[in-house]
Amino acid sequence: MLVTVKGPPGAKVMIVGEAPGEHEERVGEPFVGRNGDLLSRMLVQSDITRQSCLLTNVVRRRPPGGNIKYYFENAAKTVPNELMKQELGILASDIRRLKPNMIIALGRTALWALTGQTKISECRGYIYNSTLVPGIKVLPTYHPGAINDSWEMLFPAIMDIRKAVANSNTPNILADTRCLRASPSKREFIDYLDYCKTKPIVAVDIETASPGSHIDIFGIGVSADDAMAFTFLRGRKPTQSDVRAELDLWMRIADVMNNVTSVMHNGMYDATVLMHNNGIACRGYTEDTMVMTHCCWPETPRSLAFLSSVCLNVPAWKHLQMDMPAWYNANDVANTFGCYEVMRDEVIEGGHSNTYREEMEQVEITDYLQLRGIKVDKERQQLLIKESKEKAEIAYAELVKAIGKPINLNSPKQVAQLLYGELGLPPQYQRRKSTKDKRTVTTDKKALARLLLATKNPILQLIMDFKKADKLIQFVDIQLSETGRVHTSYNITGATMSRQNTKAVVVDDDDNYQSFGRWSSSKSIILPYGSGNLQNIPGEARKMYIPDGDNTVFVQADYKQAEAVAVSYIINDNNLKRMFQQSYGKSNDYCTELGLDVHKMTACLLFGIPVTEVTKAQRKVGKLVRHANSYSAGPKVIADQLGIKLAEAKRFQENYHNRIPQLKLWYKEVQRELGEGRTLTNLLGRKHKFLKRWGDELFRSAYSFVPQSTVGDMLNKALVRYYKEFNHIAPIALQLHDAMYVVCKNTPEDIRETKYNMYTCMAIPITYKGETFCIDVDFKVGPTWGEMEEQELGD
DNA sequence: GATTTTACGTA
DNA sequence: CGTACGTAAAATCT
Repeated sequence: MLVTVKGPPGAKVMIVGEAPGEHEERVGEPFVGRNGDLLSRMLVQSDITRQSCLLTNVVRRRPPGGNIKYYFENAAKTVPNELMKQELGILASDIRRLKPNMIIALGRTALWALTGQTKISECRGYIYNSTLVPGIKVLPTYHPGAINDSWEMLFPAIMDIRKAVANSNTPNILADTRCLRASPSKREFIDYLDYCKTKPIVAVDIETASPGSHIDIFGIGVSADDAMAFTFLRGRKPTQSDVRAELDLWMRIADVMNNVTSVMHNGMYDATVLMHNNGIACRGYTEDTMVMTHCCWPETPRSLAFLSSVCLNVPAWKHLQMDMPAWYNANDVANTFGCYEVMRDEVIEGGHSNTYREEMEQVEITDYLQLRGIKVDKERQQLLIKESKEKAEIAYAELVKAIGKPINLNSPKQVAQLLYGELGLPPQYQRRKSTKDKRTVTTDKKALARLLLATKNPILQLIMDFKKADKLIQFVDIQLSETGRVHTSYNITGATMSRQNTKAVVVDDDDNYQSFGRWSSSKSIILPYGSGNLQNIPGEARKMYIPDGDNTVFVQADYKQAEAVAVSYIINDNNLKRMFQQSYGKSNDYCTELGLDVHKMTACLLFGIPVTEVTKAQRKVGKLVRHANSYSAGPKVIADQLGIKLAEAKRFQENYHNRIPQLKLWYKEVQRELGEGRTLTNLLGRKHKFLKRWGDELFRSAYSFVPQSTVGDMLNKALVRYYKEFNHIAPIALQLHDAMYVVCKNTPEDIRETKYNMYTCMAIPITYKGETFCIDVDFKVGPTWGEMEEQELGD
């Protein structure tokens, strides 16, 4: 059955999907069924009713199997076949006849049909002139079908529909009346910099060329529609032939960056480059639109293109990056300013001011840590490389001897063929999201361990040995800087480059990221030495990292049982609270003697015995059950890890909940809070709006949010305090989520003083429901990062 | 050549 | 139904 356009003639908004589904075809109406229901809900949230819109699809008939490829000549779906051409003609005549003011294109096919564009994630949220019927506005967004699969697309899609509705009242495609200058003369640029000095705040953005992160374009603007981009390098060639003239420009830029408040989008990168390459300190840089977005909407993408699509009504510009870089940069600047004006209010109204200020205070530390880097002991490095290569080679040689042929053990395909094909071992499968998904085999570590346990086949041990050594090589066989250091970029908001093959990476241009409120660590673009992420170095590889300077040591301070303490107060577990109070500030020996240990306490509850009688094995059970529970893992995890029956694991878990009924009450409370505004607040006032689909996955991440982010925020707060007060005495070297490392002179006096300084900064009292508590701090000291020993505060 | 999948290290 | 992150190599798609 043909499904044709439906809706009132004279409607301002037309909504175009891809093709009718099974249900639509049966009923003969577009957008009925699951996707139609979602569309209706989205429209309601955008203050427009479904009845007031024209609804249709690009094609009127459902393709076989629902696969739109049927209508195309090529797999890339860019060349239409005769059938599609016919359908496009009918769609065009429908549009001309009904004259909608605005077309919402849902999904890739509608986008392509109406504008010729193909990348929905890049085009969505921006208004295009239709190529199918020129003069008609098109605003693309995600198809409800895609949103039903990937729920994170819902928020932008609703924002897009709102924008489309708002723009359906304007007569034509709006002219761009902004004043953006991409090729000013030197004189004009100098005048503009002077003009900037009279303004309370300016927006700034730089473009850089890799390698070396040399600044080729500097852009600055005074409002959302007034910006200028000055080109310093065209390709590799300087635009200023006179070196002194160029230096004069940089001095003037430095003057502005020092004395005028500035806003940037991910200025952590820009500020670090300006400091590293040009010696310019950005003292005025106190506002950042990416940090604002992180505080307000921690689960949305944070690229400027996304933010602008949601906050502003400007034309798309990201596609101009290659061909018109200066024009692109001027747009970046103006749109950063525009987003700043919107987000400034959003920060205040959403109650994020405090969180935002605290995150901005961390900016200077991340700049500092990136440029400082960590020293590597080259001899130790060579030794580790040699050892791990030998281990890998030995394991590989024995394996080849055993199976009689070479194999690439890094190829999951070849390993699977070996294990499940030639050796005929029982296939191990990946866990599926739903039982409807197809089963795929896996050869990962867990699978190998399970197979080894079951079959005792020595080949499995060899594969595991090889993989372990081979993985370690990745961490130790790394390139060092000329001064023998590695560098990392700490990301407060978690901005990162996720595309490994992209050469010219733009660091503030990444989507697809969800932040959990902790810093992340990734490869520094400015100083690309080391394995990149410094937060996942294995213990063995840590042995080559050393403190710089003669006769120095690392001092580590980390929060002790931090999340367990937080949870005990949140759920009001009096037993545990009392235990933490008794052990606070006491030595580890003292705590062990009196059984002041959270896992022993858990074992007490599970086995119903006094704390002094808990055996090591029982403590292990206690630890695991608590652990599994705090991450809402199931009994299967416990059963697997302890090697016990599923029923027994279930009993443990039930027992646990019976003994601590507060936990389930708290779960209920969390769910209630989520239901009210989808927002939770941690113990330091950070709010997190959860956008996931309603269900267990959402609940699980919500349960862990409060304790996890509280501890992360505390550590970062302590880091800021320490940096301000004590960094000149013993400088910070590393941040590891709930631990900080500093470099200290190796004398008992210096170490003791440093420990006290760290403790002073980390002892942050938390008040929750009228009770105040602190989280205790543990210390370790050592000559390398991998060889550190526990010390007491007073030692 | 670009994108997706698989695997694995830390907290 | 453990989760969060970043990186590398292989597999797959165009």
